[in-house]
Amino acid sequence: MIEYSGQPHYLVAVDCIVFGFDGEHLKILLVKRGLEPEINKWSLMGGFVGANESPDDAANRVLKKMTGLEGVYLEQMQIYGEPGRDPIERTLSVGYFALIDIHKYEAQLNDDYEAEWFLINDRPKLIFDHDQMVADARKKLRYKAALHPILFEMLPKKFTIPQLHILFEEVNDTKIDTRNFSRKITSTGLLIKLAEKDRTGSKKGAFYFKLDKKKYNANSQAFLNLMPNLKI
Amino acid sequence: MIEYSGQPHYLVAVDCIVFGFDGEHLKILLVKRGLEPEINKWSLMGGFVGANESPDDAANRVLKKMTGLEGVYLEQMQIYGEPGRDPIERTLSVGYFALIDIHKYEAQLNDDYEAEWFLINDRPKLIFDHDQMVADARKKLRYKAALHPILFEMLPKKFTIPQLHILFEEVNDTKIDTRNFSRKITSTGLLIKLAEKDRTGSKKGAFYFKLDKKKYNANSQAFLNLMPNLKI
DNA sequence: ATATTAATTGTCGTTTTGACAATTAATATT
DNA sequence: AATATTAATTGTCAAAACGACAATTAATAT
Repeated sequence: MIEYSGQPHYLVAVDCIVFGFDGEHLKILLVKRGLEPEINKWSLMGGFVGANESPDDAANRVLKKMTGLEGVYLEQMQIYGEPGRDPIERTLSVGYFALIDIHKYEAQLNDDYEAEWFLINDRPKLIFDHDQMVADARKKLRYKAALHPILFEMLPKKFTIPQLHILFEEVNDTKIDTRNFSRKITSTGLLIKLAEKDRTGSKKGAFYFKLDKKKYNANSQAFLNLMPNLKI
Repeated sequence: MIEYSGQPHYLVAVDCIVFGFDGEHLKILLVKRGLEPEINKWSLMGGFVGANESPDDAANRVLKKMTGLEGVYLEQMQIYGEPGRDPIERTLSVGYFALIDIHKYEAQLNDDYEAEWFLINDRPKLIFDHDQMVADARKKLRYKAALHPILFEMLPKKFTIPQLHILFEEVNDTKIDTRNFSRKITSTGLLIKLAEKDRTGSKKGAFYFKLDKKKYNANSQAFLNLMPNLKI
């Protein structure tokens, strides 16, 4: 029997930075850790990669288990593998970021876990290197969202341009001219205007739009320029 | 003693897709595998992640060991972790792509390993999922090179615009108008024109340029638009 | 009826893009 | 020595994209 004798073996985990948007602010979903060490401290949603699953499978499983949601937007970020990052035992973790519609989450919430949404800018200190992961995820979200239409993933099926506008401002932590934004986002050809209006936010009301799934899937690779005066 | 009892442990490896440019074509550096299984088959440069190193450390170590080169451009791509990808034992591999100056390599070559450059489009079949890794690396190289000035990493310190032009065409597998390319690349402000000319390629000769390291490092995050009519 | 407010559409000069032409600096040929 | 040749470089220009800012519109509140 051939084997890679003498090579060390490690635990492999996944950790998910789950982003959501409540209409005003960017938030992340954290959980109270259920095992030692650092039990009851806040951490990212994570778990070990099982024997018969890939890291991607594991991330989806963890998300399903802890939020009840399936088929969420999930993107591999990078691996975190410094030898001492977990004090108990060498563990490498694959970082993912997820974008979910916060309202879907409320509906599907799995109460077995103590999970809570925090404002991205007002969150508790996290265990291990999870704060670094969050920082990296934010950066990558910004980068990706400037080029690809992924922020829709955090909005409900029907959404308005002003909602999208606030979300873009939150993610990029900057002001964007509403007039130019509106034109730019519609000129992508990815939005379908609905007859209905959202009247909760203003007197005039804002038209609802939905995503043109066909074009969205076809163009998910294309480069757009969604951020004005972009300097990252 | 706390421990994560009962969780499976795996081998963790790194694999590097090493890109080079010979002045005409994009190439990758492959090695004859030195251990079973699939011994003597062509594969990517790789190795297991040691007990006291991070995956990034391991990738740098492997590159140093097999090419003699240090400080090469190295970028983490993604993790490959399908349960059955290594037939002997569950092994997860972190894929990296590296950009090196092929001439530096010739000078520093480590002859202990059977390594050989292959045309990217005319290479032997590789072991395991390494062909998939190469395909992914190519895609990511294209993506990144369209937005960031990284292809310089494959050229010598002094290079000409025509050299760079051919390299861009190779990477993107397309024709680019020389006139527009020349202006676009110089307008980035990243190049410093030297007095010397390269006379080997033409009668008129082409001016050598070098990278403005200061601006290069400062702008490595900025978005450029280096590819015309970009549809990825 | 009128004021108010946010959403939406307009305007316009500037910059970027990319298709294509002309010029230039060398060597090779007559 | 004049001329042809070739690849590098600079020029031209119309179309598109960008972004600063103004005006209009569709509703509700007074």
